[in-house]
Amino acid sequence: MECMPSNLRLAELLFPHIDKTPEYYETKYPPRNLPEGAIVTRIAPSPTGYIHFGNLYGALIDERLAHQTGGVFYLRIENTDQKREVEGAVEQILDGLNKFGLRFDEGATETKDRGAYGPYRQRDRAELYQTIAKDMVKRGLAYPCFCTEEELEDIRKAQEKEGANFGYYGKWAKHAQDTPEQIETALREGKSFVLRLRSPGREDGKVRCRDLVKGDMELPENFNDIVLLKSDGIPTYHFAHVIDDHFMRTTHVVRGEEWLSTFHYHLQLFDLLGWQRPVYIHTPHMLKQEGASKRKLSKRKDPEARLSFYLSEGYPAEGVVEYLLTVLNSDFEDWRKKNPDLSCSDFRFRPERMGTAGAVFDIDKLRDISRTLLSRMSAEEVYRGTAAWAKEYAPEFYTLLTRDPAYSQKILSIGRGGPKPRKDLTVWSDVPEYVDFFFEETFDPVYLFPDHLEQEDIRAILDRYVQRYTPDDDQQIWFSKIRELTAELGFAADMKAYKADPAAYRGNVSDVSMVLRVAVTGKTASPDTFAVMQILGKDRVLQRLNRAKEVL
RNA sequence: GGCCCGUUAGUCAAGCGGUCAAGACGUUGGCCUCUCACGCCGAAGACAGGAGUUCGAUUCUCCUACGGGUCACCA
Repeated sequence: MECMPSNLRLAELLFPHIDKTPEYYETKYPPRNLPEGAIVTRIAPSPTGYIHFGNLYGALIDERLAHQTGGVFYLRIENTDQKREVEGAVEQILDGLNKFGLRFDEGATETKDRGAYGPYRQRDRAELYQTIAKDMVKRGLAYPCFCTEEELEDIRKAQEKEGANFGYYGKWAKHAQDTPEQIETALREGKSFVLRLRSPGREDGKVRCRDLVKGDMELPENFNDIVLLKSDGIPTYHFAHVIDDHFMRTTHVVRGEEWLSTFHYHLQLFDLLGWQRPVYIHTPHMLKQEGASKRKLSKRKDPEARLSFYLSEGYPAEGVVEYLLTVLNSDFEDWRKKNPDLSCSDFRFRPERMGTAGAVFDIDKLRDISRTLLSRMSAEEVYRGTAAWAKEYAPEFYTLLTRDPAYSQKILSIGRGGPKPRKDLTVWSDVPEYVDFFFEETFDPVYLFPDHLEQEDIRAILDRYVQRYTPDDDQQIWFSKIRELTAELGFAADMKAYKADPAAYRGNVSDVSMVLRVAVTGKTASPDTFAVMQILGKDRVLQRLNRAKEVL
């Protein structure tokens, strides 16, 4: 059957416009000149809408593998399905991945492609696919199929009735044995066709295959004459994947485990074309807990499946990346504990340590990671991160925050920098509420004084404090004044004494501090009152103390 | 339904024939403390079920159950 004259004729009939050969492309896209062990990976999203959490998950693995081995990480746009293509999706993909710190060495960009193995948009590669297709026809490995949708539906029904495997194969493959004359006639009649693989597989055949994460497995051999080129001459995913990853010289294919069920198509194609199989990594899905059951994180139903969710909620991008890393490699957390100051790009990612089961998305864990990350940042970093978030998602607050950057950074520096930093903030969007009392515009006090205190006592505390307040006290003096005041009022200055016999006192030093805190911040919970007063400055402290007295 | 993948606490997970079955998040008790946020010390909480192999199974094999994925001219 191989290269029989009739096949050659058929190839010309089907692809008269194709004059290149596979060899031409082998030369055009030579093996990459990279150091031993360098890994070439790609992320290959289809431009069907906003970018998905799963894209980032896979992209992170790709990026780490490539960059930690001195390899190449590139972006390929899988736009073979024009019906589903969404305007501006490529820009969104680029923007999204960029925000999460993933940088490409080559591939599609907003404007033109970059790199020697392009074009990187599949629709621009039609000639390449058709060249391979033509060659396969010549070799008797592919044939045109003129079945209509209805005919295929009939086949399926008949198979269902017979209990046969679904698909286009064996006796069901109506057009597999068409003669050149029949084909010529059909073409002349203007019938549209798809190009199908003439699969050499047997229905009871088995094929061994390997996945770097799941290990070795035995899959049924493919016996299906799958569609290679759709009627518009554009390949299906299966055909495009094999051709692109061969000619772009991808060494490792990272993709979701939904591809496991068509894995045997791809292996068969690689073998038939005589090309070396890449290493495969099929990643488990990120799941979502819904009631008692779990399901795949859904783009449609789950807001957290969208990358934009994290950005708008104010999660720092590195936090999301770190969360993903903890899910991907369980030893990441240990590493992070030992190396709190290193960038997570210094972590050596090991695919063999990846879990094989799908993980339920755990927002509490993400929050914890984000909180710790924020607590370790400098005031300036927090300021920058918050400003960047606010600029896009909270413009009013942005104006307030950036009016006096030095002042804002002073606020954000409270309790920061020591060995046990405060952890008040989990996400950037916590900042507005956290700092609101520092700005007159948003200072909205609720005077909830300790309710076991008498009005007169509260008044006395405020009066006496106003008298002795001096803005340049250090923390020691500041607190000793509070103790003095406590004693003067007959309150317990010593908390132990108070706890031993609460009835003996009208209040204690904690109450006095609370009165001042509430007066100054308008809240019952706040960072260190001393630090707050320092930042507010003399005038505003006095003003607030007096204002509090007025409402008594 | 066929085929494939999976199954250790509420969640993420170590474990790779002999462990009192790590650790983290969450929950919770306490300590520290001027509130809060930290931090520290504790607690509760798991090998889906059944056969087999073995002196011994969380670990190996098989079956069952459950969960997930996929059966397109979508990726």
